[in-house]
Amino acid sequence: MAPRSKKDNEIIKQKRREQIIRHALESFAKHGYHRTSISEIAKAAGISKGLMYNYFDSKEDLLIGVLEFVMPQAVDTIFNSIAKKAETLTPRELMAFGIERFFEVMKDQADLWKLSMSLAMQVSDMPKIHQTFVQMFDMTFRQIEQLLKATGMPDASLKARLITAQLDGIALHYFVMGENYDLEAVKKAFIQELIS
Amino acid sequence: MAPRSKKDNEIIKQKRREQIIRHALESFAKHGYHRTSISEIAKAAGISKGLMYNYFDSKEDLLIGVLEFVMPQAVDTIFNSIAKKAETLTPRELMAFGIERFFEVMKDQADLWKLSMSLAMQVSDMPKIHQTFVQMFDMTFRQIEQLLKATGMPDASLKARLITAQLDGIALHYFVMGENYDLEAVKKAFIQELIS
Amino acid sequence: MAPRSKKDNEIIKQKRREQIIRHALESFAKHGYHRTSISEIAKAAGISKGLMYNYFDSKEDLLIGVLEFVMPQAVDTIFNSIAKKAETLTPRELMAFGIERFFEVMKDQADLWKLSMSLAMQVSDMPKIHQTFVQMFDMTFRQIEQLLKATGMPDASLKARLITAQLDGIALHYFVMGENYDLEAVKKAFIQELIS
Amino acid sequence: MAPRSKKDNEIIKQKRREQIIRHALESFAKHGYHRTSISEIAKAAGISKGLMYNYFDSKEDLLIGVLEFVMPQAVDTIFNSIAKKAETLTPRELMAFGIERFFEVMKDQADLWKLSMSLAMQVSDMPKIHQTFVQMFDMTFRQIEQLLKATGMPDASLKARLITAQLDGIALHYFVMGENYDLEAVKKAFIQELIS
DNA sequence: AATGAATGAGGCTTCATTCAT
DNA sequence: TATGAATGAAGCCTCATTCAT
Repeated sequence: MAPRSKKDNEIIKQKRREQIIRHALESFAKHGYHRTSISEIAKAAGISKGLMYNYFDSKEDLLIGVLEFVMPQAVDTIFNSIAKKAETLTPRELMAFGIERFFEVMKDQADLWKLSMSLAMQVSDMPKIHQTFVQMFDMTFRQIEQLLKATGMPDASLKARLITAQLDGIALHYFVMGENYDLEAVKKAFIQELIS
Repeated sequence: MAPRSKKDNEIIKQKRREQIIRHALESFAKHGYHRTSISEIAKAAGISKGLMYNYFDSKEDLLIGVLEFVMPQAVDTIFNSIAKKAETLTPRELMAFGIERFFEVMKDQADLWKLSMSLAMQVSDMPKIHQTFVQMFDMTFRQIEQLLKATGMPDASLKARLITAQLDGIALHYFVMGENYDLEAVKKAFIQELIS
Repeated sequence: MAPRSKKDNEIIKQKRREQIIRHALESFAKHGYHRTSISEIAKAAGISKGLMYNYFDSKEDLLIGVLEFVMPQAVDTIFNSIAKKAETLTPRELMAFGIERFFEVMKDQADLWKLSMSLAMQVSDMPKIHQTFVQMFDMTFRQIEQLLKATGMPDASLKARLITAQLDGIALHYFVMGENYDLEAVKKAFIQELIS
Repeated sequence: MAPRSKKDNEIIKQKRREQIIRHALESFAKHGYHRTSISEIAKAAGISKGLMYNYFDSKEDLLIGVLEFVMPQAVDTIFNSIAKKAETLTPRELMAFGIERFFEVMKDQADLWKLSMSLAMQVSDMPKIHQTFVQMFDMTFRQIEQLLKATGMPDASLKARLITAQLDGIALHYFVMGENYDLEAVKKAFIQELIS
């Protein structure tokens, strides 16, 4: 019998990759990169340890795979939904909407976000991952900058950095303090300050 | 030779603890908690591995010790220097001074700061460490709040959270992006916005 | 389309075997038996890993295949070229010519030769391979013996062993010492001693 | 209680090292370097796997340790016994005696010798081990050269290489062919040729 | 005949922790 | 109090081999 067609194999491989990535993300996010073993991920994904290495060269490579798969998604989730509303809302309304989305995503994907922040602080010996982060931050800055420019704000570039910093800082505090942090009040204050 | 009194022993023990903590901090900060081995720290501290366990029950316990020792210090470094100037400067000048200090410390102690942020994001299985962080953030909020109140700012509590978030966010971005981040420009913009 | 006849298939199979063997030899010789993986060989030979197992039962079986294929060839390379000259040269000239050939082949096929020697020293758990080596050495002894007899040398059998040992020993030293070994000088001395 | 004195520890360490080396040598010699696992050696030596790494940085480092420990011994075994007789025997008698010793050692330490030869042929990616071999061969050449010079032989340097090659070649053949090789006859012929 | 995804055993190595001294 | 030899579990990774397709 003929072997599986190449196309079939491609599909299988792609699916497996995603399957592995999804479980890896879950474990990494829940317990941290270092505390998670390849074994765990393999078991969670229902495959053998060895097979992992058909898809990723090393644990670090897997981490890169996870980040590259998931981070653009997270960023896009916010900015796509903004883009969709772009024509029906004024720039100011768009900002407000975007911020709401930010807080939603932050809560929904807290684990991923925490993992990212944690990693971002310890990538000095993982250059490839470092690059991934730099790019992602840069992208975010630029997206926010665009939004601000549309509202006619001067110094949009710097302002974008300040705002992004504030948002990330709020996320940071929220992740650490959890219930002790009155996220709603902060959010409200943030929006008011921004719009006024 | 007379045996050392119990009190002497206590003092010696305390000193040794600090000595270990200092070296542990250095290694943790430089290479990360997981990448640092007990052996390394013991060697750096000039004692044997075995002796470590007279002072700390486990590696994690050592980490707690480090954080409890070092984090209040780091916060104090900033607020003490503010306190010293409290009488000679106006509240606004004090704010400006405090911010300058913040940025200095951030750069000087980048490694410690990164370590803290990184840990703060993955403490879910380490309740004691978690508590340490919550307290430290809380303390910071309150200190900033005091400063703001002195300038007559309304809503000082919320405002303190926003400002702290912004500062921490800037630190986060700076740590990730390094040379690609124009810290000076951001700092300037931050101060201007705050004071205007 | 008519199905390929059984004979055709045999031929194809034989060719493929050789193709695999050739690539296996190259890899084994270059990196050593243990450092070479089946994957590598399969890729080099342009076939799938699975297909390898239609031709060889195991990696060790492949090694046997390689040696059985290649060692008689290596020996023949020398003695055939001697045989061709047999009628035009005196026995002494023939010896000299053979020795030149030996050194040429030794340099050209250093990797194969090293592999063989290395394996020859650790075949105790591989009886089939061991046999292959014994036969090959034996054949070599006899060939040299013939050459010597033709020159009228007494005790040709023992003398053949001594000369072969010397040649193999020189090869051994040359392989180990590389640039630090003055092969040309040794060769010259060897020839002179032999002829004088 | 006081810890073991430093001297005690040194002694313990030295003993363990030798203990490990001895068992490693045995396993390496019997099954070859690659076929021998650290586990095996540890078990044979009656210690835990982990402890191996207190004494050797890696498997390769262990191999180096083995070779450096054992090879000078093997060489010395021959040349020391020669040195002892140096004053009571004529140079020629000394040569003959040395050759006898060589053949004895070759038979007694066949496994070590085989291991060495096998490794010597595949050290291209182990530079440190390669160096060890180069040095050892060099040393042997020079020792033989001295012996020859004492007999007034001209061209002692080249002659030493030829003789060593012959001896090593004989060893090679003997190791491969075993019972099929008439070592005694070859030895006799070798000596006769040398002395005549 | 042919593929390569999948397995699983085993290899090397690290390291927190213990314990005899 | 102090040492560091020793342990053992666990981690990452490789690879010969099998098997569904």
